[in-house]
Amino acid sequence: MSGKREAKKEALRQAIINAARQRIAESGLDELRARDIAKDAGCAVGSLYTVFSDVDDVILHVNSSTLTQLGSVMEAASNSADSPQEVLVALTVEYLKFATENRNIWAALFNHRLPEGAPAPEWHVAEHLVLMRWIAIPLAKLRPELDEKALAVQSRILFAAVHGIVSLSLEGRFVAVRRRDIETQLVQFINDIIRGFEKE
Amino acid sequence: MSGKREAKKEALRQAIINAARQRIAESGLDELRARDIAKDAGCAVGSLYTVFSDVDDVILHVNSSTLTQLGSVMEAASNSADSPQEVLVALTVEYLKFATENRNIWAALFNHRLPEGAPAPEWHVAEHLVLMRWIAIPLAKLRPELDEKALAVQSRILFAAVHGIVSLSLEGRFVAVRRRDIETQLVQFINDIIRGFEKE
DNA sequence: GAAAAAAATGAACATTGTTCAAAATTGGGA
DNA sequence: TCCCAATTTTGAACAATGTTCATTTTTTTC
Repeated sequence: MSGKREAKKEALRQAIINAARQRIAESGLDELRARDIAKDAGCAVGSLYTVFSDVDDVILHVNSSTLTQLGSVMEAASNSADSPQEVLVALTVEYLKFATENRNIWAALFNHRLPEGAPAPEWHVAEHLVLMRWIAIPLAKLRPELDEKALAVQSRILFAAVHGIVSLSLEGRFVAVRRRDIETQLVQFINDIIRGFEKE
Repeated sequence: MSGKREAKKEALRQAIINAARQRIAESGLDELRARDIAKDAGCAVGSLYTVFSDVDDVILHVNSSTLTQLGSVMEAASNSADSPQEVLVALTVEYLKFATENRNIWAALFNHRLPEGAPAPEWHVAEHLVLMRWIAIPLAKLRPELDEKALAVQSRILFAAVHGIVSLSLEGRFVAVRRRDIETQLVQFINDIIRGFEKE
């Protein structure tokens, strides 16, 4: 029977992903070490390389699970209101909340860079695009004149703007705005945008 | 005479900063190596550590010079139009242009992270804040009701939003929008925001 | 021009990702 | 149950890289 072997291999994969996620959550991507992951997962360093091609590959899988989580959050936000305006506000607020409450895990999504010349695998890019759909749905109601293509572009632009605010705020680089002010500002910002749409 | 020593030390500092900037411009922050910088600057690796505390310190100084460049660009944009609306659009367009034409150097500004628990030195944070002033000036005309504090916050939020769009677009992560569409989208976006303001 | 001070050097060290020969484990046939 | 071949796991060894520091070279001063 060889299904047992497969199962064990899969268990190791999960143990490694979980160990890596735990480490990232506690100390951030920069402090992640192959040896630490292996120790936490209860295996030798070398074993990591029998189930993943390298540490980047592990991180990719951690990010994949984060995107799944984030997808659930966005789905819930989408169902929390009826009007497209309210949905967009809810999506924004929940995105900020997720980023705040899962800072390191969320940051890993954007701070992780593959080595020069290695594009992200297609399956991972696709996971990103799924998220954009949650924005496109309410946006389509607000701007019925947009075709599929334009809608996709607008969704990305809107996400990028909100993400920029959340990102620079939480990382406290350029932008230092008090945490409790960010939500207020974001909501005001989204409403400004929506009103901008309506006036067109 | 010891001014000669100082001058030589200063020359080495500049040679190292220039070498690092060159390397970053060509291959990005991730490919930067202490040994390469030293070779390009015509000194031994060890010499680098006689004028900078570590490679992070060198990067900080490269970023500092980038901020100066960017400051000039923003000043020019500010003088290119009279109405605050037009100035904000010009600032946005020039920011996109700078990021596009100096991709790696610009990315280093945001991708560089100091090691855990080492806050950016105060002088460097201050350099960032100067840039926000260029946004605050036209914004003050558009929204005269805002006090100094609120104006500073709004400037940061506006910058963060524009930066988010430029950033995710150029880095081609989440957001894949064709390059030549980004400018159009950004201008439309800024105009939406401004109209949002006016409607308040 | 010589001694002292300063600066520059690059070999050596520590840390880390990754590999691979050897050891341990497993599966299945007798 | 026991054995052997196949598989898996292991961790020492390797390579790359940031950083240090004893030694060498250069500069300053008298």
